[in-house]
Amino acid sequence: MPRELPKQYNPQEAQQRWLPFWIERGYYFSDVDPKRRPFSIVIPPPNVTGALHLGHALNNTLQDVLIRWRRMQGYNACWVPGTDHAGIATQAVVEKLILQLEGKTRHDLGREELVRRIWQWKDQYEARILNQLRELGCSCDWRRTRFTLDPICSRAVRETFFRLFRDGLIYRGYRLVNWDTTLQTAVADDEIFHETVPGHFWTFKYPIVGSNEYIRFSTTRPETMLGDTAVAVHPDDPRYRHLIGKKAWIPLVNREIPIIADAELVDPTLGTGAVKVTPAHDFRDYECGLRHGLPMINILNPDGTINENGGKYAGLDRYQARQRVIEDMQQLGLLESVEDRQIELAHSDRSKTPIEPYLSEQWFVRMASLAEKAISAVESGRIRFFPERYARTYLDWLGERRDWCISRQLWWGHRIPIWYTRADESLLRKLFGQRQDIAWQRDDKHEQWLICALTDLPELTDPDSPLQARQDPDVLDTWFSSALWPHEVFGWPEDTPDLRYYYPTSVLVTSRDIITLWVARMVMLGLYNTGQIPFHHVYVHPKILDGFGETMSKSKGNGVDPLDIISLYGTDALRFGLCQLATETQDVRMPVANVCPHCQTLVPQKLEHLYMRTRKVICPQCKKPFRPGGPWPTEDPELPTARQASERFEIGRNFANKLWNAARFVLLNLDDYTPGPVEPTQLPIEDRWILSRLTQVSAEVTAALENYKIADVARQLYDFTWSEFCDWYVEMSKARLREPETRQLAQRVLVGVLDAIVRLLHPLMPFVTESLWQALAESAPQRGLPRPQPAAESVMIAPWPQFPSEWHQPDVERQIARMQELVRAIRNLRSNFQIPEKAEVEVTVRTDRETAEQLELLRPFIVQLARIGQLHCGPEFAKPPLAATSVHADFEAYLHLQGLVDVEAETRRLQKQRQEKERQLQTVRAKLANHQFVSKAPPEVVEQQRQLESELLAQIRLLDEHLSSLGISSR
RNA sequence: GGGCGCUUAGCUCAGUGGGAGAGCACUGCCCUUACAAGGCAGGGGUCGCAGGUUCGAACCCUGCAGCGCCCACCA
Repeated sequence: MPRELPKQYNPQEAQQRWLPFWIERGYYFSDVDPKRRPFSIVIPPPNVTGALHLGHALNNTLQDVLIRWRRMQGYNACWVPGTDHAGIATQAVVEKLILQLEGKTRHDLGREELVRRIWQWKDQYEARILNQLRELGCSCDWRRTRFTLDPICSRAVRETFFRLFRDGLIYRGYRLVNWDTTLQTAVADDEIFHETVPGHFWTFKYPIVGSNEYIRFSTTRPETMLGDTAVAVHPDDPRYRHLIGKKAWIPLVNREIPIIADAELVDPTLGTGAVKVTPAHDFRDYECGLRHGLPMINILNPDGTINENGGKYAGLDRYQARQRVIEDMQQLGLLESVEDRQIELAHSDRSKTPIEPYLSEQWFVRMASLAEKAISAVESGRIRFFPERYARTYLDWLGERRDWCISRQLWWGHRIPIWYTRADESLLRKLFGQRQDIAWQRDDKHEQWLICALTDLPELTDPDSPLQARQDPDVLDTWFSSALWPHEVFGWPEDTPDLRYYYPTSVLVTSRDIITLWVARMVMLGLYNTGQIPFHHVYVHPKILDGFGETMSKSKGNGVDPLDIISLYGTDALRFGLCQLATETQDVRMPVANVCPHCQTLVPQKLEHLYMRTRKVICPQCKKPFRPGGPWPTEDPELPTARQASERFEIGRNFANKLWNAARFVLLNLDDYTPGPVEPTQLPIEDRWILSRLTQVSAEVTAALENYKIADVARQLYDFTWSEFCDWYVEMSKARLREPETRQLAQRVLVGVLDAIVRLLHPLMPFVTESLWQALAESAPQRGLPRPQPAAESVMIAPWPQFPSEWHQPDVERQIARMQELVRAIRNLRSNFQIPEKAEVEVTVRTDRETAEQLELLRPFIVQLARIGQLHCGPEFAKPPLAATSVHADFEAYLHLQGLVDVEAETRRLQKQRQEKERQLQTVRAKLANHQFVSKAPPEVVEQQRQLESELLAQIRLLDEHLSSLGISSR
């Protein structure tokens, strides 16, 4: 005896039950199997900086939808999970926490200890992240979990670096970098943001050597005068032309510098028309310095203090030095003016402190040839972007071919495998001979050799080695290792069966902000290392913003923990809600609320709750305090932290419950179910209708998945399940289930359609669908359309639905649509005349013979759905004397009122109908009166309008008749 | 400054050349044995602004305004 389902779907129970079930059965696993086609995805590895937020939940839900769908289609689906060490980000988070809790800096701890502490952090958050993914239902092959600092990844990084070095694609050079003086590291262009801050704009002058003239210039950073090596003017500027080639004198450091002409740097209409040039501390000045061969004087120490090149200012912090420079210039009478000005200042994303352009020695990857190949991979169509427009972002960025600075002055990451030695080359030859795993380059500037080795050879690391080599202290940019992700996780550089089978991967799922940082680099290094593209498709999904339109991030504190949503609404609700958001537009706003931990009231999140500015919120309902939800680094024993909620996920929760109850209804009616074939051509119209719709919806859903239109998938399945299957088909089946002669067929089709819906929804809502699949297995182990089959042991491995296209029957759909129109019309009349739900009414439908015959087939349903006692239908019927009327294109419906006519109400109703028809008629007539329209629009459009016009005219005439008869009878 | 997008009902968003849509919120009636996380019915929008193309524009083009993101950057 099948058990009866509870009235409400309990998501937590389903989650607890099916997660271990799926994992134990090994459904998540994928192994090389040449007989099956692979479908592979590598996860964009989340940073171990903290827990996942809704943005990650979206990204991973979409991947799981694709994986589960393809798995059901019979592909050997493999999803490789993992996490990213996220160099700067993670080190910064941990350093900040240590500073907060212990008051220590990384220098107090030392390299080894800091790295140890970050590993601890990593272990904690990696576990938390992987758990979040598991709870989300992500069907990753957990055996394959990787971390970007794993030995397997380290080896790939090492190999890649070595090959690039050997091929001359890696070089060491002086470059102006964005220097973070707090973290004391170079940060990438992508890791800085600009913020407007109040500042000043000073105008100074330098004396011209051998003349009593001065040259005036302005700056927002006076301390950089210490590093000036020229003053530039525009070549055509008459004010300064005579000074070009002369020298100016910087009194502060007692240096003479040339006055040069540079049309690129100088805009004569701005400021004084003369520009001081500090090549070592300004990006545009640097370019100018290169053009003119100017000396580049670095005046800063790594910590932002002035170095020995700053003369008497050496040792001062740069802001103190600025003050002293201003004072000194003023005393010399060389300060002309100061004005207040808002300044756009570059800040480090990580430390939030101002960036200093800083000349330092860094490692670079030459982009030219790598970029070339990566561009052609997309231009040739070997890699496709969805939506297509994002290919532009990718191509534009690669087109710049800016060399990639890969060294970072950090301790957390892949150490650069370079050793420096001053030994003779003869020694190198003697030690390493013709070895293939070691390469070296001469660095004349520092009179040393740069050695790159595949492994940490004792000749390099041993303190007693004659080489006396010392390893570069820096680590590699995080993106260097993530760029290898799609091939390194499958075992590259070894030629493994996994690599040959799963690589290139099928699709990369990501958001648009890392198309350049990550996607482009994966393509470049994937092609370089393997000769193959890393993925065929790139699916770019939107970003989730908070209720104020800002991107979610840990530092803002506006990220929402998906587990909060899961605990409130269930995983399927979360996943379904996220899928609905995955449209092709860019951003989705997600207003959130804090759930009061005391009384569960939803308190909308306000701006001041972000950035952890507000520690305490008083609940407006119960007046008790709590801490708003967010990524707080530590517990607060005094204030409970609120969980976060968003109404957006109610849809998914309600939908899961609706589906649950539809299944509950079906199961309640299966006690005497027997499986048997269903022959569509011999089915009654209501079955042909639902199968037609099912066929159409299945095909559209599959097409939407193929094109990564996941929101369409969600919408189609929601509408079909709720508005067609539940609202109409299930209702219609009630009468049929009561009659013994129709019951058996009704059961078979009901179960068959439900079975298909459950399968179609499984990729989006894995838990509720598995629950229902298992419940169906008890009552109807054999089911399906058109011929029943033993059901798979889990919906996860059930075949993806597909039905013969002949099942789609537009004519049948039109007939059902007309029935629905009639039922709605009668319900509307009932509602208007406040006829009690249970009261049966008498209805007359006047229509032509053919329509009447078609409606006749549906009589039981019309009667049932509109609660009709007596239904008269045909061309021979006239309007009954006392009736409410509804006029339609194919029929008129009359509701008998038996003396209960509220004349006023009926008049109002009819007038409203007439008004609406009249309005439509006006637009139609306006079109037809325009002979441009009649002559130029396609004939079928014109004909359609003509027909509409005559229909509307007829309807209005009828309404007028009814109105006038009411007028008479009311007297 | 350049690029890519967005602006549609109170809120969050679909639609994308020929009759304005969904969910939530709102109104009325209903605890009708699948479902009150529900059912039935209903109200609500000159589709950011201004031009243009077209027989016809929410949809295509141009400009403007506001917003978001990416890139570059005002010495």
